[in-house]
Amino acid sequence: MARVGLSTERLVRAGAELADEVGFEQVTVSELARRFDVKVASLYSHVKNSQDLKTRIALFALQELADLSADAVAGRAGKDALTAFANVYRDYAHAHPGRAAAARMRLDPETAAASAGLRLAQMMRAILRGYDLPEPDQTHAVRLLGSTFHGYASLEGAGGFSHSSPDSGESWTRILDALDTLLRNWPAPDRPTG
Amino acid sequence: MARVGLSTERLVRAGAELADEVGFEQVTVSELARRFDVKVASLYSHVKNSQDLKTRIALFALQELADLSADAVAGRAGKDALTAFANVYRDYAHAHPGRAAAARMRLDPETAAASAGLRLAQMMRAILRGYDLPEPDQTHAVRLLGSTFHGYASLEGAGGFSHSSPDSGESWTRILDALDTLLRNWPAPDRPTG
DNA sequence: CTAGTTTGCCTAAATGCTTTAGGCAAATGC
DNA sequence: GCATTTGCCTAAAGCATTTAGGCAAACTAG
Repeated sequence: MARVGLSTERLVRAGAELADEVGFEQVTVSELARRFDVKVASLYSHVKNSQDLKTRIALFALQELADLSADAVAGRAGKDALTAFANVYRDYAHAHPGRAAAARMRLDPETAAASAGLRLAQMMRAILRGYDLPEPDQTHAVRLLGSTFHGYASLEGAGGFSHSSPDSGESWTRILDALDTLLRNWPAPDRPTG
Repeated sequence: MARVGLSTERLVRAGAELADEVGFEQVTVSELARRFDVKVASLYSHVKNSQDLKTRIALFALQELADLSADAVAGRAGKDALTAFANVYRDYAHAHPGRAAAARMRLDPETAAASAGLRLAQMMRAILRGYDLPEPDQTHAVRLLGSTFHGYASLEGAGGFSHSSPDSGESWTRILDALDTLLRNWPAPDRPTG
């Protein structure tokens, strides 16, 4: 029978597109097989199982994100860098909602450690160097930014901000302003307002 | 045959516990039936389908969260209220990871509008009144806080902060400090650093 | 260019979750 | 007590996952 030319690479790319169309949760080995007009079992030579497929899509998305971010941040510093980095994240989530959801998928620690997620974290730290935060505050700030970007993309993707004003894009801009302000005025450990 | 005494209520509660044990994604009508030692089809008199079950668990979790939050915030204002509110959210996510994941589930707009999620949003606005932000900044701030809490709980639940120092709890405290500071110094729309 | 080997996609089959249709027995109400 | 409602059942179909084993197409020599 005619060979279609499957490969792990092609499956992952097609899986990423499928995720963008139908949602990451709905990505299924069966649907992917259908799109290649191939029997389901044939995919199992290229991916271990459904979980493996999804993990690979996640890693693929993280790599795309890291590449785009590296480009965007290059030659920028301070708020400029922060904004560029954050916008890559949000723009990617708009253009590729399924991949963005994949990038937020839970990975087991070793997989995560070997992923491009690490590069993203390092870029965030590089950006924060422009704000001159001592450790451990830098780590706290990394976690704040990660949580906020992650959460915003997630809520926006779920339609949380869609039917209300002001426009979500405006909130995004103002939130980035606010985070920049915050980083430039990072407070010392709590002392009740005196 | 002996009747077990199923009801939508009991199914939802058991579903919530199941979610905490095995993860919200892994909640399945079949597993729930097994736990009640009942045939799968029997559950379909009480919930419409699998999606319906999950939605009900989400609504249940949102209600628990809103009730706990209302208690925690009562009689507090300013940073005190903010901290109490945020801690309810995080503590709940620790005690009930599956329900917390359920609470983050995407709901269709009408369902969401009828959910206790609305009460949570209103509480957040009430807390923000203590910071005296004019609209639309209050809305931006609501979105920032929502994103950050949501994102932090999500990342922490996924183990994102578990094998690194400083302790996640410390970051949480410092992030709340930071957000309080930010709300008290909310920046006007961008004017490049002069 | 043919023979051997690898590899890609296939059929077949088991398992498990979802969902609907229709039945019988237990609980409820008069 | 009897009728009705209701709760849980059996049965069955549909679809996703996954493994085992087979055949033919595509590489690799000699």
